[in-house]
Amino acid sequence: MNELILIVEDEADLVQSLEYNLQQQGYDTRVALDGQSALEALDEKRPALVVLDLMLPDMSGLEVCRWIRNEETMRATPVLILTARGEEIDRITGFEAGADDYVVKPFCVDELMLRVRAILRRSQVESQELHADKMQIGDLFIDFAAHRVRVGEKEVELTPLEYQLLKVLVIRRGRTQSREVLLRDVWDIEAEVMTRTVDTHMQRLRAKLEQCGEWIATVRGVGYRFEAEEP
Amino acid sequence: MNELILIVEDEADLVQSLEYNLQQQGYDTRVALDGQSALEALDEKRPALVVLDLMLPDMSGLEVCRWIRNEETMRATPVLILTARGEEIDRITGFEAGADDYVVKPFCVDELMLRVRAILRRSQVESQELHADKMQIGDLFIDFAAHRVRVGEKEVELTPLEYQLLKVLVIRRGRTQSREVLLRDVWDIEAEVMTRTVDTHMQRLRAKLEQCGEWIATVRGVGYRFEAEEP
DNA sequence: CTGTTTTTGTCACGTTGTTGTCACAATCGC
DNA sequence: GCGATTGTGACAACAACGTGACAAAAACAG
Repeated sequence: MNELILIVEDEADLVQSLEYNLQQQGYDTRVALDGQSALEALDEKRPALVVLDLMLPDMSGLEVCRWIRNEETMRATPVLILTARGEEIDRITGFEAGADDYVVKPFCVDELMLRVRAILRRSQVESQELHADKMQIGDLFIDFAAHRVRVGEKEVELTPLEYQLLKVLVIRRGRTQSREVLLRDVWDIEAEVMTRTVDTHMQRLRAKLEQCGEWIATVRGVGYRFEAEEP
Repeated sequence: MNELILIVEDEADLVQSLEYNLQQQGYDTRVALDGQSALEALDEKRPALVVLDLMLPDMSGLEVCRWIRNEETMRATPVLILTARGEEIDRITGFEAGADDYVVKPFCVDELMLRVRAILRRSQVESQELHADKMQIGDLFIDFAAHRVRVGEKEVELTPLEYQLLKVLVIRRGRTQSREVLLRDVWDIEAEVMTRTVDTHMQRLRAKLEQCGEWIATVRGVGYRFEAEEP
């Protein structure tokens, strides 16, 4: 009952090498040679991670990635993209696909293994914190189970959106979240449009959190970050 | 599923020798006898490295090199130039062509093999560091995930541009970056114009990095370099 | 079903931070 | 020393962000 990794790749040699190494590391593997069978495999059993080649015989890996991101039950499944170098990295990790990481081909297998482990560790931490029913950061208390937030002794009334925004920031604290990522994961829209929506809500959230608002740092030109340590 | 190397060269003997040795080293090879077929080969499959003779029957190797550098998807592909002696080394490694390295003909094949390996290793290290979420060089700490920079215990506030500039320099540390390259990769402008922009921002970056500013070396007449070892 | 309240997206404006350019000083290589 | 190149500080144009206001949309209550 190990973690299952779905490999979507059509080069037989590479598939073999990946399967061998991943199984060596104690993961279960499943292979799909094209986009269509990838979707079928995903429908069948939800993997802990998808390793996805962008170049597939029948459809673009980007489409597969988008499909995963649009499927409610798959949304949280991390995706590691294999790509030839130069293939517009921004679009891969940014709004367009929403991959969690990528490796440039040709790559050494050890590097990929490191990346796989890093992603799974991260996603485990995130899902763990999601399932934790309580959390404290400084004066900020979040009760996920009860859907309640407290600053010091004072209960804070957050709107659903504000709560969601705080949750994403807090669970990923210490890592800067771009506006694109926030729009995707909180608002559920794929937009490159320049909108002040994120900023406005960030401002409201900051105001409601009072002294804890200072934990939210602005990263100019990029987005926002919930500090990992006392500001 | 080895790394593919494209050889662009018209001398049959040399081609044969190169192919043999490169395959011996475990690389896949593909040959183009002139510039036109080189471009076609590039369009077809992106190689991990291009070995390019400057003297071609139909067009100059420099043109091929420039084409690669102008193509969005090829930009990062390293190019190793073969040249008869004296052929304006500056223009080859400098802005005009943007080659990564060059070998003067006649050369010993072993040396070329060394260069090839060195270039490929470098480009792999680069792509690896591109995703690292943290990095330390002397007193300089860069947290890519958090988008933060620290010198010693002190947090340094960098503007988006300064951050980008530092990132490019650090990831390519040990190698001089010409102003043209920096303008292209940081500013995203193709300019042969003489501007003091790079210098000014380099100065600001140096000032903000305090003692770590000394890691940034000026290369007169060319550009700047982030030292690979303690200055 | 209707009126009320809450939530949310958008806008405009002011403020602050950022960046390109320039003039001039300092420095380097010869 | 001389010319070319780079460092440095000042500054104005510009872009990004914070903030408050407002109206549309959604949720809610009666």
